[in-house]
Amino acid sequence: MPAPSDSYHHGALREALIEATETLLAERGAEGFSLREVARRAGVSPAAPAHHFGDAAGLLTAVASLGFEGLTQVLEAGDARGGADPRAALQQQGLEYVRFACRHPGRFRLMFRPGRLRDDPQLERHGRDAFEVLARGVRRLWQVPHADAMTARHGNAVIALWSMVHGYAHLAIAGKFGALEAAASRDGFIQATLVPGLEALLDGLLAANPPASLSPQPARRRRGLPGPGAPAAARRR
Amino acid sequence: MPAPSDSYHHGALREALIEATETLLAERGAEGFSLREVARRAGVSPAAPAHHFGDAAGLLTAVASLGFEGLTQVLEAGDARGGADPRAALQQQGLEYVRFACRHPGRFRLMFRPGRLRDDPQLERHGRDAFEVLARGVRRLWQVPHADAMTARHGNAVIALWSMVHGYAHLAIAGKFGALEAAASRDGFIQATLVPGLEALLDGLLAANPPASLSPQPARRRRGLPGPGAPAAARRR
DNA sequence: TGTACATCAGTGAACGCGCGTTCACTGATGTAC
DNA sequence: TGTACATCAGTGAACGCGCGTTCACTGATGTAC
Repeated sequence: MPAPSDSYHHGALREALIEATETLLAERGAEGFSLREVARRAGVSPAAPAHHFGDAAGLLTAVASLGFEGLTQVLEAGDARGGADPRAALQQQGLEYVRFACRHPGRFRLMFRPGRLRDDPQLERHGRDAFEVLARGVRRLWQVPHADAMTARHGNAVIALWSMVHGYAHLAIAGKFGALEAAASRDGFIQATLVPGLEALLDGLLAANPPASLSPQPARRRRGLPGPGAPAAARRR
Repeated sequence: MPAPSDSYHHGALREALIEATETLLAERGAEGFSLREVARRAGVSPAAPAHHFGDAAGLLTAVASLGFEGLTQVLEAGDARGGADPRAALQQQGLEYVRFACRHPGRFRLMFRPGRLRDDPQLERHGRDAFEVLARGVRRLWQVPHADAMTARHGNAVIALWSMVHGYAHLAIAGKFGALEAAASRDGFIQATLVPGLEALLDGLLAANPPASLSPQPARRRRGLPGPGAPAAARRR
């Protein structure tokens, strides 16, 4: 890789512009983004970005796309950390989702506001990839073999989990959790307030729709009484 | 009230500006808002808004504040529709929250993005008012007499419910639920996909933390077996 | 009922600004022979 | 190894634009007497 020198050619301008955009988004959000400011920060003329990204929407789209790639990575890392337990894996995914948003609020908002983005197949693909990590986690929990075998209930479970972490993330970066800013450990606060909700949601979802292996007494369930293996209490620590 | 005539004085410019802002937000979002465009739409000179709102942030703050008032109203209406059943009341609140966001996406996003808003006591008060409707609903479910008597668990329940509807709302207006746009009845889609999640969450929250009246057998619960009155199954229809 | 006057509400021209994008250009790099 | 040349990457001046805000102003309204 050519060293970014003080020569006429920057050498790694594309990366530098993306990085400058990230910082600018972090500082001022998507509202405060401007192509000229990014060029300024990269120490380059205002016309330079056009060379690599066409226009402002192109640069933002690239950043959003990379954002989804990064999100996919941390979700997968969280999933892996959950190990063999699909519940734990989903919880870790949820935590990572929220941490990602808190670490990169501007980028996170950008990724989910199509206004300033271009229609781009790569962006869509990376968005779907991130979503698929969650969907796979849900499938694992209910032992659904492939995406085609998902029922509306599974779909609703995905929506519910996604909504919860997405909403938590948005509220957190909007400053709606006053105690978050004041907390000694922000990550501690997140865990203490997000995990109980995820636990409860997973409890409820599993109770309403027990996976085959967890419901050896369908007759009792039909009468409305959870069996001894009912997840609500059994899994609570 | 003076009739909005074609005379020199508009008569109801304040209201007209707010209305124009609402439409503009609906059309272009907070990104596309501009004071001049609002003035143009209200058929008034660009300097006129300053007279009523000081500056752009003042106008947006007023709109956001009214937005929270409106949100409070629909939440209360939903709560009332739930009648004596605190679960139903919370569900209806959740539905109203999401409907509000879908009806006024620009306004909704504005309300939760402090970037363009002014620090304003009235805005904060109206925001807290809306939040309090939800908190009251949760207190009713657990029969908590006043706000001071809420435990961390109650607080986490509020966070979980709020996160779920807030996240659902954001994802819906970001176009992330592809099937929403295509649905014959958008409200039908919302109900079919949001309510199961809310049900499951409430089930799980109640199972983890049963209200006094619903848990006559604490001994069994301590062994990890929900009693016959366990909410997860008992309340499912 | 009429008049003087203070107050209010909106005008419209002007300001300076930062923006995205364009354009002809030029300096550096790499490749063919 | 050297030279010619095509290609690439960035320049910097310029464009036109819409913006928020200011200012001295003026038309309408309402109140005191």
